[in-house]
Amino acid sequence: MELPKAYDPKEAEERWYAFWESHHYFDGNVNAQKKPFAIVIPPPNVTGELHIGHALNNTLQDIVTRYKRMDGFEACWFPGTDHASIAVHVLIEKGLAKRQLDDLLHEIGYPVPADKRPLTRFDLGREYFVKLGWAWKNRYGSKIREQLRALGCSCDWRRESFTLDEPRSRAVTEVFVRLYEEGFIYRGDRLINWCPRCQTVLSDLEVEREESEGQLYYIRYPLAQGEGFVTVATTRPETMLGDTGIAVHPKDGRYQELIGKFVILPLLEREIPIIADEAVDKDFGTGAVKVTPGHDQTDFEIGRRHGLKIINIFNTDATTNENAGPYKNLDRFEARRRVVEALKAQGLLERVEKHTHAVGHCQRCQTVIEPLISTQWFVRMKELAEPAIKVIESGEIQFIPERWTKVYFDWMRNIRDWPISRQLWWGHRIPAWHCLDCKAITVARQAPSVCSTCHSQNIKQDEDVLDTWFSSALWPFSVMGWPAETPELKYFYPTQLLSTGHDIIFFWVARMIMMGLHFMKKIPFERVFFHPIVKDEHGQKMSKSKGNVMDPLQMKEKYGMDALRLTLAALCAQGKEMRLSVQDIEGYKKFLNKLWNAARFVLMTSPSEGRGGIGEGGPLEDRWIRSRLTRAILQTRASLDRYEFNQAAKGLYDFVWHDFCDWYLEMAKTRLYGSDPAAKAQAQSVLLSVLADIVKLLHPFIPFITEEIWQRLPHKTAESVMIAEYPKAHPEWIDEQAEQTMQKLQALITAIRTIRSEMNVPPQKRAKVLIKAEDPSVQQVVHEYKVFFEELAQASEVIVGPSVERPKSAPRMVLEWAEVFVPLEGLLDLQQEHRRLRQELKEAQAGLEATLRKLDNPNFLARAPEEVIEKEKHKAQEFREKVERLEQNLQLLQGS
RNA sequence: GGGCGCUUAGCUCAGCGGGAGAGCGUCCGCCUUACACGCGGAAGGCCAGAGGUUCGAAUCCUCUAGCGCCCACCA
Repeated sequence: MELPKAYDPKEAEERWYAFWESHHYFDGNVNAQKKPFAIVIPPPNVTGELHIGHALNNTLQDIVTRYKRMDGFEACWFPGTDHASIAVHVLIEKGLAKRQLDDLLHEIGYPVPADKRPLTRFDLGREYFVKLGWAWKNRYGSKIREQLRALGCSCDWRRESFTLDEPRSRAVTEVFVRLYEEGFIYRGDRLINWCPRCQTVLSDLEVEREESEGQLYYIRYPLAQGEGFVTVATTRPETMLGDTGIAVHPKDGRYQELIGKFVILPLLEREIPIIADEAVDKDFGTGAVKVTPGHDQTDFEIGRRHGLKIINIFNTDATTNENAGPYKNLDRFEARRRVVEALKAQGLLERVEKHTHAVGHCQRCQTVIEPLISTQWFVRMKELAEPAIKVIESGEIQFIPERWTKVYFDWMRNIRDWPISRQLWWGHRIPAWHCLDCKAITVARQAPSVCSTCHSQNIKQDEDVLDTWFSSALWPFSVMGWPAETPELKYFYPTQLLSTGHDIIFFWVARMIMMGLHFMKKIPFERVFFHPIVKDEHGQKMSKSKGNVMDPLQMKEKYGMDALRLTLAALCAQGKEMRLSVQDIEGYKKFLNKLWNAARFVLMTSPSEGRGGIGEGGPLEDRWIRSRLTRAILQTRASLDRYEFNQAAKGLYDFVWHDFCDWYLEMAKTRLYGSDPAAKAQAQSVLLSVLADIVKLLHPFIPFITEEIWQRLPHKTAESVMIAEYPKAHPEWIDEQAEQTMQKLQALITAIRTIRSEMNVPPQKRAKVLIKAEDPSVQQVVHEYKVFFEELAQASEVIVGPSVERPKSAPRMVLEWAEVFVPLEGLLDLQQEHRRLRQELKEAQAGLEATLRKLDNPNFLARAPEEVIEKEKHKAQEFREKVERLEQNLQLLQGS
């Protein structure tokens, strides 16, 4: 059977994916006969499009899944998507504002206004807004699924989940109710991060701090009694309107007498106390700080310690409220200007300094966060975190690379309560009902008809939805049907691997571990692999605004998905980032072409009924390739087991290209084109066998092209390479002797090629070769494999022996154990030859000296392991011989 | 303010206790009947700097410098 001259990825990829799926190869079933291997996908956002980071992470998961499936495990990869509460909510709001969603609005039956004025969610109301969310999801949510399929992901699509679908919502409700009943969930007033644009609370993790240049204002607060004032420094002068105290450090000598006294708050003329608190830094600013418990985390705590009043001066849109007195109804930044102006006018603004500080921004819309007091739902985390810390400490869950455990521990050991309510509409609505009569709260799995406390029917469901990460935290068991006790849960939980980016170690990984341990009483996964972050070739983060994003589907279009997958795997070292450029992909595309052509060659020269069979013994090249193949299998498996994808991919790359193609194929040609039918058959059979193993070894990395080749193999052992057995190493095939002999052969042939190349001998032109070697085994190599000297080095004749006469003026290569001469007609550039030999002599001498220095060192002899000493001795001998040979050759050259 | 990571050939990076590696790029030859997405050959490096541990360090430890990331309630 022959292969077409070129491989066409576009056509083949689609065809084989459909083939696999229709044959149910992706399905993972409860199967007591096999060990399970499960991966739960980090669910991409429905809003999203597959970016290069997805391509990387899902390629890695697919590689592992395919490897394990071929290796005899019942592999199951659970796919799904995330409803991405706030992200989608914000996107829809923006779409409404820009009136880009009119067609969806029509679709859901919303009376779309004829004019083009911006719409808000309040125009729609909650019901239409949620409908719109689903319409959006139905239109765009399938896109990412199609993209994962284009990647080649072997997910069990029957098991696809969505974090907001009915079964997952049931899990969310169940968890909420249980945590509430167990006392982990509570409702309370806290100072929280408020996004004035999104109009919702955010967790600390959703606030991104950005260094920016601001100003530090020094403001004078006159003393209530007597002369003078206290000067405080602040970056937010407008919040003074909410000040209820001034704080100094208890040990600050400058302010001792003022502690317990009062100042007059400028502008509002309120009398507020001076208190002492450890939280104050004596060395910052003036050492005195204004205290605004309503709008600053530190101040909130200081205020609580000292019983200070809390005054909230902002509305939820960050405009000032009536507490701001004459400054009410102003945007916070406008309020700042006015306050500063007024202070200046009253001579209370001492000075203004430049000051860089970190300002919190909303992760989704970049708006500056406003700390506000608000009533929210929280999860008490400390107790949940403790067991989750233990399972990492004990190694029950392993992080790879291990260093991420430190990051995890630091966060977990200082964990704070998790605000889980969000004032949004797209998400899981909190299963709590407020009684409008008695104010009691009923938390229940289903909507109650009456208040559980006073039995009033006047109840209303809580307006808030849950943080999107709440449902993600349950993902490893919710995708398996929890809270029902399904066979899948029993069989596939805990999963074996979680592959993700380190950027969501707190958001997601930590919370899954806590929830898994709490509700399943078992870890959710055995290992977590943190893949590197993909950057562009300059180390810049890929982002749309920078215009340096790489679209995986565009790469597929251009190079084929296998090329992208192989590139991602080959570059995936266990560092923090990976730099990727199209040149890399082009390079690995070439490897695919190489593989294709090697397969084409093998199939072209094999009979269509070829059986394969790697056999035993046989000529050197057969024993050698078997040995090399064995090493490749061992290395690939070991690397994959350690998630060293780069090592696995590069090992195979080298084996295929440099062992199989460069040497074995070339050497096999002698037999393939020769006249001995038995030898020919033997070569064909080994070629087919090695090719089959190569295809299997590579399949997890490059599934499409390997299937395309597999299907043409006359001796394929399975109807798809996907379900063929992953090659197992036969350690007895390691043949040190064959490898050593081969190394000598390669060195001699390379030496001849080097001479010929440097002398500009035309490739077709055959030339005589002289080899001087005393070692009988070297002589034997030359005698026995003369044919390869002819075929691979264009030798017309090879003469070898201990007393081969050195030609006076022939170009030469000096090896440790042989000298190679190619006598040529015409003139040899003696000076150049001289220079080259001198250079080599210098290097050999340096090597010899370094080795002897070790061997002369009694400490070395006393302490180094036996084998190392042996090796050094051997090295010394080789260097010595080489030096000797070089010296002789130089002498001869001088004489001529 | 804490913590983490990186610094190896022109570029991008592997290697992480025993003779400096790859890909790309560069240079020189070749359309040799699998492949010019190719074949053969070559040049190119005090492995950031300084100490230390060791018989032996690019590799382990300490410090320094530069770059990058993460966390944190100095207003």
